[in-house]
Amino acid sequence: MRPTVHDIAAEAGVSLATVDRVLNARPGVRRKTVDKVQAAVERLGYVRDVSAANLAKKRTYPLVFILPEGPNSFMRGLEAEIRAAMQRSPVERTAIRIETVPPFDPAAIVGVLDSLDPAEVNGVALVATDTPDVSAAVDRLVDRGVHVATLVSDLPGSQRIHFCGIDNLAAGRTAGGLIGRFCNGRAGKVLVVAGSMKLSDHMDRASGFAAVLRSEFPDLEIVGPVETNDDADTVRQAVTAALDAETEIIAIYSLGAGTRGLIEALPDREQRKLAVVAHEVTEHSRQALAEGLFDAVINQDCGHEVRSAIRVLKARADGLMPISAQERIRIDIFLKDNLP
Amino acid sequence: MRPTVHDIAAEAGVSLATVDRVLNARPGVRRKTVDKVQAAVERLGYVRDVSAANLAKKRTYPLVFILPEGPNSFMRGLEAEIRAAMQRSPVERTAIRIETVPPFDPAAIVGVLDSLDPAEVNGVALVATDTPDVSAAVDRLVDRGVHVATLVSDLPGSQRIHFCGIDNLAAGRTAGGLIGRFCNGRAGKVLVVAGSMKLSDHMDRASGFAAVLRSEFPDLEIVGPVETNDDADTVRQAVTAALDAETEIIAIYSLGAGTRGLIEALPDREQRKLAVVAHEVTEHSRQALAEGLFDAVINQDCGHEVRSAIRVLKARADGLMPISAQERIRIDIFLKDNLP
DNA sequence: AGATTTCTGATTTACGTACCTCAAGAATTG
DNA sequence: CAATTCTTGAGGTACGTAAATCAGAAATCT
Repeated sequence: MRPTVHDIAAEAGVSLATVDRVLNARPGVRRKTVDKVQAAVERLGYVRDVSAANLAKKRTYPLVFILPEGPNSFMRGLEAEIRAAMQRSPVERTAIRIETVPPFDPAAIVGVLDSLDPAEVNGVALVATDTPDVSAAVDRLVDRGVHVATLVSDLPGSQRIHFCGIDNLAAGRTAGGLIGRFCNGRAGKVLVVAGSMKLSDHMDRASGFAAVLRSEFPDLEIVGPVETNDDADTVRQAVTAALDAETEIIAIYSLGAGTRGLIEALPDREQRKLAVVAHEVTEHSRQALAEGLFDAVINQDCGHEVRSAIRVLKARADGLMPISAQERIRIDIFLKDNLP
Repeated sequence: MRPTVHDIAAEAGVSLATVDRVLNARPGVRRKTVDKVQAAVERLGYVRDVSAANLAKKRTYPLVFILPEGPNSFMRGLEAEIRAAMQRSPVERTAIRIETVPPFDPAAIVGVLDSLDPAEVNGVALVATDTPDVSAAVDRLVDRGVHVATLVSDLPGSQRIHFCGIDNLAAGRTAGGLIGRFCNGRAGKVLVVAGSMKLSDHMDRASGFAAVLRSEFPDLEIVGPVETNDDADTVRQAVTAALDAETEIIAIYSLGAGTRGLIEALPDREQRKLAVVAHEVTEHSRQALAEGLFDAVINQDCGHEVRSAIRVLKARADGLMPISAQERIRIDIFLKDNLP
C-alpha cells in the first residue's frame, strides 16, 4: 500500500497539520521540523495522490492562447487543437480563451498582451513574431506575474518560460539533408521560399538548411529565401517567376505556409524533375505528397504542442518546473509512404 | 460548475443510489428508470470525475509484459520503458510484472502464457512470434478472461484486443521510398537483411519495401531478404558475404536488429557509396547516422508503445473499448540532422 | 387478494488531500 | 520574569464518487 499523509505524520512523529504545512509550503513550521517531515517523505517514498489532491483543491487554470487569424491551414489546425483542449477543460480544470490577431502584426500582439489582467489570467501561450516590441510586452506581462510560453515560433530574447515547438534549426537541417540526398550528386540551384523573416521559426529553418547545404552539399546553391508573408498567391507568383528566371533550379524548399500556391506553381512532374520539401501536413500538402508532387513534408504535431503548452503553464502556475526532456516536440518527416 | 451525481439524481427525479446503480451498471434498476437517468446525464452533460472515482474505488490493475531476453538493444530499451512505467505504478494503479523468454522461441512464450492465472492477472502485453502455437495460447488466455495485447510485432490471426506498434507495412514502404529516392535513378541491387520471417513485423516490412520498389523504382532489384535471427555476428557475416558476391549492390535495407553487425560489415563511405536504411534508434545506429554511415533510421518510440499498451489493457479491464485513433503509434524517420 | 419478487430511496462510510479554526505548548524577546 | 511571538496539535469540513445496508414502495405472480 502506498503511504499517505497519515503515514508520514506517524513516521515523522508530528501531526497531520504539520505534514500538510510542510507539503504545501505553508508558513509556520520550524526548519528542523520541516527536515524531519521531508526525511519521512523520503524514507517512505511518499508521493502525493494527484487524484485526491485535485479533488480537494478544486483549482482551475485560466489560460489564454494568442494566434494569428486568416486562412493559414496550419494555424487553423492549431486552433482546432486548442478547441479540442477546451473540450477537455472540465477534466483538466482549465479555462481556455483564444485571442486571434492579424498575422505578422506585432502591434496587435502587444495590444492583447498588455490588455491581460493578471488577476484573471494564469498563463499565456502565443505564436509570436520575433520583434523587440513583442519581446518587451512579454517581459512586462511576466513581470506582472503571468507565465508566458511561446508556441510554434520562439521569442529567444524574452522571459518566456518555455518554447512549445520543434527545434527549427534541426528542421531546416533535416530539409537540407533530404534535399541534398534527393538531388544525389546533381549540381544546381535550390529555391528557398519563406513566409517572413520576422518569424524566428522561419529564420531558424533557413539557417539550418543553409548550413547543411554549405557543408555537405556544396554543389547545391541557394536561391532566396523569397519572402511571401505565407500568402498562397504570393507564393505562386514568386515560385513561377523564379522557375522561369532560373533554369538551373532542381529543388525547392518551402519553409513557410502558402503551400497551395507552391503546388499551383509546380510544373508537371514529367517536365522538370524537382525535389520538393515543404512544411506541415495539411489537406493540400498531403495530396501533393500522395501525387508525387512533393517528395517530403516536415511536420510538427500541433496537438502535441498545444497539450505541452497547457502542461507547462499549469505546472508553472503550481510553482513547478516543467520537465523539459518530456516536453520536446519531435520533427516528423512524412513521405507518401508513411502518411497517416 | 460541472454537474455531479447529485445533480443527475435531482434532474432525473431519482435517488443518488439509483444514479450510482445506473452509472456503474449495477443490477436492480428498471429499464425505464435507466433511461430516465441516462437522459438526465445527456441533458446536463455529466462526465464522471475521474479523480474522485479513482479515489473512491482503489482498484489496481495487475499486468504482465512478456518480451525476449538477450542483447537486442531495442528490446532492452523496451524493457527500460516498462520499468519506467513500473515506477509510475502508484500513480497509475498498475502492478506490472516482466517475464522474459528466449528470443525466437514460440514454445517458451506459450509456456508463460499458459502459466498465467486469470485471478492474478488482468492483462498481458507480449512481443510475439507469429506462429500458430502462440496464437492458440493467446486465444486460450483470452478465453480464460485475460485481455491480451501484442507489442511491436503483431499476431494477426489471434484474439488479441489490440496491436501496440507501428504499421510495419507502411514502415517498409517508407524505407522503400527513402532508398529509392536516395539511389535517385541509379540502377542496381538492394540487399534486404531481416531477423526472422517468423516475426510479423519483419514480414510486413519486407512486403511493404518490395511493393514500393516494384511499383516505383523498377530499376532496383532486391537481394534477399537474408535471415539473421537478429544476431549481430550473423548480420556481419551475411552482409560481408553479400557485398563480396554481388558488386552491383548500391543500397542496404536492414529491417531487423543486429545493427552493430551491419555497421561492422559496411565498407568505408568513400570506397563504395551505399544508401543504408536501418530500423530503431540505438546507441549504435545513432552513431552510424552521425558518422554518415547510415542515411536514415526508421524508429518506433517504444515508450509510446508501452504507455499505449497499459492504457489499452486498463481500459479493457474496465470494459471500455480503446479509442484506436488515439493509440496509433507513429513511424519516426531520423536523419543525422534531426537526431534528438 | 395476498405473497413474492423486483426496484428504489435514504443514509452512511470511505478514499486521500486541502484548508480552516482554535487552543495550547514552546521558544524568543525585553 | 512576564509578555510576546512562533510552532505545533487536534479536530473538523469539503471535494465527488463508490459501495454498502436496510427499509419501504412498486410491480409481478399465484
